[in-house]
Amino acid sequence: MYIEHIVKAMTNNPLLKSAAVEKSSHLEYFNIAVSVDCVIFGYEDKELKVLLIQSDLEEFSGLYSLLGDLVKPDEDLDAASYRVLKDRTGLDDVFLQQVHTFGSVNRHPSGRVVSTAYYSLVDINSHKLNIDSNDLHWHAVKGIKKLAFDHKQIIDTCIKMLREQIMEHPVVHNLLPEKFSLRALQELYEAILGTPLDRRNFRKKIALKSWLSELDELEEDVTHRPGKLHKFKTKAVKSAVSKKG
Amino acid sequence: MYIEHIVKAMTNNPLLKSAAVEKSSHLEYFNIAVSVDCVIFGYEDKELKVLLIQSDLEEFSGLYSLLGDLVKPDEDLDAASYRVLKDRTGLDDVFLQQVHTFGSVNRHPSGRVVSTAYYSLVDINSHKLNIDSNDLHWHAVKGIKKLAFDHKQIIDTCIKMLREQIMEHPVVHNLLPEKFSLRALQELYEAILGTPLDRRNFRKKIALKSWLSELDELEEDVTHRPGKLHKFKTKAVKSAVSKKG
DNA sequence: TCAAAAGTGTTTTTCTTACACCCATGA
DNA sequence: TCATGGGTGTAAGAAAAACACTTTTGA
Repeated sequence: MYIEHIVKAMTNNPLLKSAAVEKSSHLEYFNIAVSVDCVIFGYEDKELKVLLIQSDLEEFSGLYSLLGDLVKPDEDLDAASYRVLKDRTGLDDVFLQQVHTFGSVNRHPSGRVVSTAYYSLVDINSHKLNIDSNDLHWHAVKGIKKLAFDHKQIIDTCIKMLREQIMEHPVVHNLLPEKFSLRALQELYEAILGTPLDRRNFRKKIALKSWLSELDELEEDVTHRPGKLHKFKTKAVKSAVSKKG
Repeated sequence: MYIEHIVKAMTNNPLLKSAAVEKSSHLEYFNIAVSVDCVIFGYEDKELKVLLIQSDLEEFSGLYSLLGDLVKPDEDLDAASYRVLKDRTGLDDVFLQQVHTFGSVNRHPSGRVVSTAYYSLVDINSHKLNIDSNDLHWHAVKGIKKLAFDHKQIIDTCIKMLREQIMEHPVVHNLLPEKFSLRALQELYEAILGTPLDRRNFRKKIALKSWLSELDELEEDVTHRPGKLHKFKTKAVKSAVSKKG
């Protein structure tokens, strides 16, 4: 169920309208809906992408929006973001990072919705990935200009936080296959940061983090000298998921 | 009006109860209240302090809590935090930083409340400061052990963010009188960071920021060699307030 | 003249950046 | 043998940390 549907239904609901007219001083405090929006990043063709859905609000016809939903009364805020991710992608072993809460009165045309933004990083080519709708598409972040609601601003805020976090914590581990070359990792970092990196300095910096273990395997199907494959240490990844340690 | 009062009133409201029992699938999404909690920091006696209020919820009798309130339906989230600050302290020229949104189902004993935490820094000795209630008191952060709700965790989260921000932006300007010595500034930083700093390195670092202008005045009423007084440049402070630039 | 803090520079270490050559592989 | 990226080390510069002595003031 899309957030737009629900909110539209709510604001069209005569029961609710009359309650609003009543302006019961207690009830009116419940006239704010709480939602989560998930900025689900992926990585493909050396580009950072984000999973968007065609908006079905009239006001935003032709525009895309983030994946979100209203938070259920008996559901933790964080749990709501996991649910959205799970329902939309089938993935459930992914970390979500709360970024910011957007609460302007007029950010949603159909009613008052305060929304907490989370970002997540998933493997576009994971066999577990199971996108639930034809309306869902991966969009290159660089090409995104206008989105429904304030979702462009939400993405920008999330990218900013993502950029701050990738050098501190191995959060990107889901964006690559299990085994990858250092070049692939560097290209990923360059895509996220939007800037080229020096190869030797990058390798030094990554080596210092001790996030990776080097395998006794080489790249295959490359037309040049194959690089050694690496993988993220389970330990490093677990601490990234739980507390970015 | 305290948030506790409102929520208590709401959960005791028979109108609301029946609505909840009805479980109208639309209405139930409004059963989440949205609030803000303000972590208002001050500085006195070389200690970082925070403004707390005695909780009047039975469940938390004897405990203190943060200043917060429900967000009004026609009020921006940020505006709600400014309103709480203004109503409680009389101050309105202060910057507030959103930190995190806390949304566990059971964080509030009387009902579902999702709360966005903000921190702010105010001058305890400002003549504008006008604390509106005898239940409000400044508490040394170091001595705080247990608070109502999850407010201890909220404070800890805000302190962490504050510590990250003070070296990047001149956010602390409200914690000192207009004119102050570099020693006073350093003691403030030490109180916030909880660690001693090297005097020469601290001065070098602050000088590089170009936040301060040196005045042709000296400290008075000190029993030792008086230091030069400084003040924050209006420019630096304004950019800190608006976008921490 | 003493106590207390002001004021000030240099050295060391650490981190960051810039930079170039030979190597292994497949086409 | 060529094109492509793999793999590696060092020197210079910038930032951070450690560290001590002289000066000014009031008591």
